[in-house]
Amino acid sequence: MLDLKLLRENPDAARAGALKKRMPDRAAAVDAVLKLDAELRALLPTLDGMRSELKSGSKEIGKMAPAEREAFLARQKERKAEMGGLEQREKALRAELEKQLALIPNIPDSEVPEGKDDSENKETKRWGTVRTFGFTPRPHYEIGEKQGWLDFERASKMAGSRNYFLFGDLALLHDAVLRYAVDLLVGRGFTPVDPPLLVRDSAMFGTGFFPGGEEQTYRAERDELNLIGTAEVPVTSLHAGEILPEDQLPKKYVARSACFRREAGTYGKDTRGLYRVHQFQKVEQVVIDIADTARSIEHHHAIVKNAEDMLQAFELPYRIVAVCGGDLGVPQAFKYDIETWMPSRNAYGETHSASRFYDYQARRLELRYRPKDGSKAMVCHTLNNTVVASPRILIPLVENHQQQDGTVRVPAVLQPYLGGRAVLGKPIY
RNA sequence: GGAGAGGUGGCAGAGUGGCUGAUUGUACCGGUUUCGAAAACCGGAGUGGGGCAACCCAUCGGGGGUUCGAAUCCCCCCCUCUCCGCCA
Repeated sequence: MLDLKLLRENPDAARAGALKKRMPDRAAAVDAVLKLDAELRALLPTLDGMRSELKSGSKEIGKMAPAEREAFLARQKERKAEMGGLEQREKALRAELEKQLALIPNIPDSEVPEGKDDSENKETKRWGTVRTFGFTPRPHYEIGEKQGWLDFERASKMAGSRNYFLFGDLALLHDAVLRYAVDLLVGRGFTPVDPPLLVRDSAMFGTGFFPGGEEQTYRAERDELNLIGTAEVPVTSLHAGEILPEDQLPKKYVARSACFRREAGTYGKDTRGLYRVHQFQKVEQVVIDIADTARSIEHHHAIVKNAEDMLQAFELPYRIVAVCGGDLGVPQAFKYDIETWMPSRNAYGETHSASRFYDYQARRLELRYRPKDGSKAMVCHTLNNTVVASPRILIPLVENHQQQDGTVRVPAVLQPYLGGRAVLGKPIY
């Protein structure tokens, strides 16, 4: 949510920001807010004055003589009747204002590239050399099914499409990758978290997924809870409604969780293999800190580096893109995606997403801190990034490290998590 | 699922119809004292909104109601805790 004061001062920035994000209907919410705000502010002095009169009148009533008292009571009733309609109007204005304000997207940073969709994201970095195979490399689903590591057919029979079973060495690798990711971040001072997977609407709203993301979310209707699509939701909401002492900041969390996504509207897209699935495991980093743009940017680079270090340790070629306006979500001010080389796609595929929000999420969550000097509570800044999402990361791991005989080489850092093994699977080709 | 207790300012904890927007403690900020600190003492200070300001309005889990007047009374909802039941 944007700061209403800043919005009043500079509505053009909010409008232009929404348009840069290719959200014209949400840009319209800016004008709706300004109109509602103006009406509310015109109404308030009158209404407050009436309330003041009524209130002070009530205080004097005890001292009055019975005779004048009766007349005064009648006058008070009149005042209250006059006020009734205005109070209804005030309530309606406030409700609508809040609703419209919540629709206005965060303003993208000026460095966010212009563009309509992911095809216009701007590459900012490339690491590693794409491997030249001395044989015809196979896609992960082919190796996986032949090794007995994957079963999509039976999974979809009981759970529908975009579901999977992992077995054997691939199941072990899946877990190894997740544990490595947690350990890496814990080693860098992050607090490990195991969060709730079912959350209330308030957490979905506070992190900016609602309104708008309902179609992508599995909902437990009977209990009015939502399955999270990312641990960002419960972890960023962890301190919602709190005022944290500044000396407790920054808060850095690394959460491992299952994630659930309906993937509505993606029918026919990425249907083969482990790329786009309804349920996966993710290790996510979340940072909460003071309201300081420079520090947010520093954190942003640091959490990107954490992910890069992991990919480098996995010996996987990747590139980083600055996500363009049209591909940016409602709450983000700036986002880097990290894309890892996937031979079966003959392309880089998104494996990480690192966002900074400044105070947009925190304001919706009422997540604040008390500055060291004891002054007024300030709204925090929040950020997050993937450390690793699996099984998607298994695609580049299996495909880039496959050997001619169908076995898979294990990067050195993962071997301790696999009982010291350097190779997974049996020769099958 | 059944029964009970409770939700008040950063935290703890008073307050059952009218100078209570809220006693007090603690944490916090400023000062006195000190070589410095602690302690002690004095002062400040909840949150949001409006106004140049004096000041005004809202806010005691949320919503509705009674009343001239509600943190206090009534109704609905939400949440937390305790006991019982069921259970990974």
